[in-house]
Amino acid sequence: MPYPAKTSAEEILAAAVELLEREGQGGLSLRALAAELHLSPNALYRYYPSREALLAAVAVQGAQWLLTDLQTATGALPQLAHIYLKFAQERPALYDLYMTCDSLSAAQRQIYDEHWELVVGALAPLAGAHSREAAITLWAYLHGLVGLERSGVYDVSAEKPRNTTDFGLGLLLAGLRELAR
Amino acid sequence: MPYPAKTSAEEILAAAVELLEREGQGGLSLRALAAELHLSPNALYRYYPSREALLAAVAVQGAQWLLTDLQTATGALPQLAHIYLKFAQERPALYDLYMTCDSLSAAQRQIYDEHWELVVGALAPLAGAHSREAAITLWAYLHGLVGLERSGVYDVSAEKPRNTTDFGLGLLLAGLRELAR
DNA sequence: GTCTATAGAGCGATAGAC
DNA sequence: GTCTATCGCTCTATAGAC
Repeated sequence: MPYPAKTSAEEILAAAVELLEREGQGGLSLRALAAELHLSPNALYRYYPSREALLAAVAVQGAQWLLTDLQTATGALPQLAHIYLKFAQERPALYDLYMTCDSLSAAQRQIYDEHWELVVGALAPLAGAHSREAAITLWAYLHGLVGLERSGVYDVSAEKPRNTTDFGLGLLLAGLRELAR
Repeated sequence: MPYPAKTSAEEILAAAVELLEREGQGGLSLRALAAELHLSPNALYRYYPSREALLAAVAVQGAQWLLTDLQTATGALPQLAHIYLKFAQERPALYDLYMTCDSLSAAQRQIYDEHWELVVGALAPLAGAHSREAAITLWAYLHGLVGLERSGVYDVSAEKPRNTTDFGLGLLLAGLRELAR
């Protein structure tokens, strides 16, 4: 019965994403993934040479989705910010993997750069020559909000989360306006 | 030979901190820690009922050190920020554990609160009624910088890291000034 | 291309002797 | 209070049959 392929790289990747999001960072083991697909653990090695390679593929998939989401923004900064936060909130494990995966190939890093350029581009009209620094500030603020929320410091589902988020965004925008004067 | 104690809760805690910082989050296993102290693995159970309890103790130790560091600040915001970033940079695993440990007892949460009050207090003169939101913004910005730096997005050891860090801080302060007007 | 079987290593935690 | 021994579980990765 062996000849016909029972799976594919794409199917494995999709199942890996699903498992990662359901079980969290540590739950994505090759054994669990194989069980999910009704395969023996080592069948996966035909498609991905190692667990690390699979993780990298998952991270890139996540980064692509986030990039796609961000590209739907009209360019208004608050909208960009909310799309970013929404992604991190709804797909925490995928977001984490994207932000912490350090075994990406050079080709895979490209999405990272596109992401970066999008943020810098959105800030260019507001920050001019300082758009690089402003982009780091904005990105750090958003990334930090995600982390704080997970630590329980900042409860997004409490009182007026959006207002609190927007407050910080307002501070940054006000700061940029003053800088431009 | 057994009667005299060969170790103590304090010694174990100190060794755990040392091991955590040297080997990183995953390197702090009870076995490795026991080997470090020339003890059998299960000797540790006399002092800490579980690995989780030990981790919580380490997290609290880290939080206390950070709080002590922050309390040396005169109140100037940039100084507070740099002390915070310095701690996160020099003791990354300890900082991580503090920010992500979720098995703290109620008593242990107190340090968390003190930390929070210190940040809010430092911002009160600048943000007035909005010091809560401003504190979240500042904390998120700083926490995010730490994360971005680790992702390799923002290389602190490159060109003018301090300037970049201070740029964002400047934006926040400028925003607060405008808010006060 | 998938399988069974296994190597080789890690871990937290427990039982019971001394 | 510490020890040896061990349970029971996790994992990645490889070897070789079919």
